[in-house]
Amino acid sequence: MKSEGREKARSGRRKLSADQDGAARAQVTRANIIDVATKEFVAHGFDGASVNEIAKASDTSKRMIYYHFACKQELYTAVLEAAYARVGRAVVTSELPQRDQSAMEALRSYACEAFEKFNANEDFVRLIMAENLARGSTIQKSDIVRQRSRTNLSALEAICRRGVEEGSMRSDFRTVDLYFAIVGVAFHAVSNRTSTEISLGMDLGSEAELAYRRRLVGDMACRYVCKI
Amino acid sequence: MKSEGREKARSGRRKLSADQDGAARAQVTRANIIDVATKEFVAHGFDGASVNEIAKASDTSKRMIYYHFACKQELYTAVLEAAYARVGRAVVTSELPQRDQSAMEALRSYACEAFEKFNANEDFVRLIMAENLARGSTIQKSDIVRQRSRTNLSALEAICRRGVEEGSMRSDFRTVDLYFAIVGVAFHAVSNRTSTEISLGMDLGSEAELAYRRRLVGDMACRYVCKI
DNA sequence: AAATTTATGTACCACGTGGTTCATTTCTGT
DNA sequence: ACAGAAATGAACCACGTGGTACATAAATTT
Repeated sequence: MKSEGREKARSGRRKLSADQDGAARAQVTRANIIDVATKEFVAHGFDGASVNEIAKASDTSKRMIYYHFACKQELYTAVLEAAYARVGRAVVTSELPQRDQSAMEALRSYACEAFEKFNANEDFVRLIMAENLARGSTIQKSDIVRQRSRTNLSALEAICRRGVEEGSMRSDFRTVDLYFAIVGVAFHAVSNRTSTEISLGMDLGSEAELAYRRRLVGDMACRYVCKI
Repeated sequence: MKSEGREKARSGRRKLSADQDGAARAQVTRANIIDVATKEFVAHGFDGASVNEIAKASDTSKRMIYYHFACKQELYTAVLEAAYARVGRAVVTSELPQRDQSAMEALRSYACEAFEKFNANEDFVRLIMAENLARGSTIQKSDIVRQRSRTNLSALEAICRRGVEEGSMRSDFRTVDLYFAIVGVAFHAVSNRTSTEISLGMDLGSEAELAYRRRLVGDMACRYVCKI
């Protein structure tokens, strides 16, 4: 009754696959831990998340978690930075303004891709929510985070400058407000999906509804900057 | 060293004030517990929140918490419903469309008040965030919650119908999308204030910035529905 | 005045928590 | 072949957790 199934004698380093060297294997383990931890932190918050549970859900042990990360907080920071890295990678293509489209078209692309980015990275969105609940106690210390938004804002600024030059956009608004509007609607659509579904009694996960909200973000942005 | 300050002999019912009867005093205690618990749940999430801490921070004891609420979950539900009740009360005036203003003006009011409502009830916003992180596990069961959003949406629908009749608004959009845009921007401005401040390095708490964002929500809404 | 209900304090419980100790196994450089 | 390093398991620890048992003081009802 005690040792059922997996025999406990499997001690020492596990042989995942012989062809990768130590460092690579360590990276895999780390990544796996971070992956599982992301889910746990997102579901229960920093305080609520249990290292024991993370250990159980991953295919390592608590011992290995503390082998790779000094403490719970460090693991959480790693989770957050990994999430930022993922999203950073996902958006890189959209940042260069394409010269073959009008500023207004570029703005629409920008807005839609912002929505797409959040929608495709729900974990990231949920981590940001958790950070806001915790008053950004972790995000504050990690400067990997800091630069990202500034870059996105600059890209938007470039688009708007071009739009004004082209004569298609008005100039009496702050770019940062447009940024707030785009990010606000796009983020909220993902972050508050559950509560919205419950209180409005509608399903927002369908492809049709997704398309509606993607269009909404683009339309809203374009209408906000267009003349008259 | 053991019994410093407040003597332990103060047992039995506490004499808060002699002139209120039992029921009223009980309500005060309940309200106090809910108040303190709101802060704790909002700061640490459901799992992370500690009943011990709530007891310490309130001027009752853990014993009294479990006297008034069967379990942690029930306390949390009470916290959530209290928050909804507060916000519900706060918005009641704005819901009746005022006939002396144009539909467009009414829409602007609606949007601004949505922002105001969220801004003035940050705890409520933060609870909603927590609920979304928890996939609405509590909100789902409490139907006090359910009706509120529908009412708000109906009010918006009335405004839009009037705007179309007046000829000031286009009709080729879904009211619910406009609703998403307004609530999205307004909610996000409050819920993600911390992360936005950190990543953009600006202070969003000032009266000036507040005014900017209030205007933004109104402008955005009006521009979204205006013709051409 | 007695009985009952309401309200409260103290001490406690089993369990889960983040984190550690110690021993051991496998891999790697020489 | 062998020493040192990297990796892993098992058991453990002090403490905090949600929740309870028991006793009892005050207010209320009879």
